[in-house]
Amino acid sequence: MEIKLTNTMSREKEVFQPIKPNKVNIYTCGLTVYNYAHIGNLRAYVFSDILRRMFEYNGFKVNHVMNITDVGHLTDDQDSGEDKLEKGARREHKTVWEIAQYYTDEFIKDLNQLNIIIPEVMPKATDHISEMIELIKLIEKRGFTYSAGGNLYFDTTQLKDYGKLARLKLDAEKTRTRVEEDTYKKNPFDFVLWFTRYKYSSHSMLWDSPWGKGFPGWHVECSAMSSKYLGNHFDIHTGGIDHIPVHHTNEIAQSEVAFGHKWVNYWLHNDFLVIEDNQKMAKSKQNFLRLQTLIDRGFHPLDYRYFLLGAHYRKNLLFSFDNLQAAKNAVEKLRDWVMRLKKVEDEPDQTAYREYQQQFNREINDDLNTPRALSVLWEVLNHDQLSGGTKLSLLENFDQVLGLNLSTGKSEELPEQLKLLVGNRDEARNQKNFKLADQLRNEITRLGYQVIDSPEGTIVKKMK
RNA sequence: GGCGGCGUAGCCAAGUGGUAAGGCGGCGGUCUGCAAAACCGCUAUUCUCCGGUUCAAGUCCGGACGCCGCCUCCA
Repeated sequence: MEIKLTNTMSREKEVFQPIKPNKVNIYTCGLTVYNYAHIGNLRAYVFSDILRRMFEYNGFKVNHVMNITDVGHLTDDQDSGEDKLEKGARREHKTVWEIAQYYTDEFIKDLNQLNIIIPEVMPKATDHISEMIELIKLIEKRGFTYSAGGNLYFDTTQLKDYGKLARLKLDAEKTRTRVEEDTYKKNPFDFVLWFTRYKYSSHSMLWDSPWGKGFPGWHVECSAMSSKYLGNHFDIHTGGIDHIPVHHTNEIAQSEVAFGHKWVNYWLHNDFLVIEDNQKMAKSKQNFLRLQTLIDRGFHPLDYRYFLLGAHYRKNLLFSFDNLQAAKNAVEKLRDWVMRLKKVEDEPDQTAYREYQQQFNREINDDLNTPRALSVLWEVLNHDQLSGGTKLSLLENFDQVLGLNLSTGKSEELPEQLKLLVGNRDEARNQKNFKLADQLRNEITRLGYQVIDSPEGTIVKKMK
């Protein structure tokens, strides 16, 4: 079945053609680990997870790489978040390295909780300094660099198609920068490949290089690490929409100069999660919500995953706790469906199964249309002609992509004591001894469980 | 100033030329010993507004208004 993806390079939905049949190489720009990931950041990773699951659903072998940026912007004094980190590090008597490790661990914890399949490779920037140096040497050899004021810059004026991804207008006159210009740059679009000039004398992440002791520019890491693990030409590169004009633009410039050919076939970008006034979530704006914040408020991480799936990845999504509650209610209903469906045992109807499976497949292959895919799921469940077995097997099939753990989530065994109480209550009800039945129900409730008398039998649910 | 995007019901949100998916919420009903759940029905004559193209427009074109993002680290 055809797979269509919106390629930022062409701004169009294109039919996906892999470089190697049935194989796909994906690179995702990961997190900069100087703070917790906020739920907006996490949207990007649920998106890349849906992408990889979609490919697997279509029978592809996926090789997914997601980097961990643990160097590169840590000394940028324009980042107000940085200062807090430095202070925090000092207060906690930790090194930058320890801080990076801590937030990396927290990040991976978030990924796991969101049921995101951990990428095959999660390379750390600091483990790949030599690869970056080699890459910069290649760029230098081709004559696209210059050094000034202690830093080595990439000379964008020499690259005729610089800015093609973002369709930048390279008229320096019209480019107004909102911050003080780096006076060493020959052109405002030029960027640093290697720093030896830095603001904080206490900076501890330093490496020797042909250009002096220092550290790499941010963009280099993605070029160096992706080529190491995916080759010099690979299928898909993903990231947030904010990366288009600078980060990805510069990655392309460096890589295509270094390798001398086209670098990435498809560029996919997710839009932002926004809050109340349609504003983007940002640490500087005090509207920074973590996954843990949601959990503390009584939500399950997968409630948030469902919430994200309800909107298309290329559109703004408005977050609010009311909206998250709506998602939570929907997930709850889905889990109830599963419990009921598991009580009936019948063979799936192959014709109907195939029909809906194809429909779901079409939606997910159409630029990852998860809202449509979810509506197929609801359509299946609400269908009054489909057998329970058909519904359950379709639901389990769809969940391979949705990743909501619908069928496995709450199958834990009930405590013996509870089973006994439930059994006794059923017995009492059969004998119309409702007084005893209610008494037993009260006991069950006290143990934190809810009894539901469904037509398919008694269902016991743990209460939250 | 440049670039990009958005404006669909009470809320979230699909739909990019053929007559408004889905979820949440709400209302009414059925069922049930009760409760809950479940089930059934209803919940946008209309897609910010104004023009235009077309047999036909949330959907294309032009304009207005409103909102957001990027151009600085950023998912």
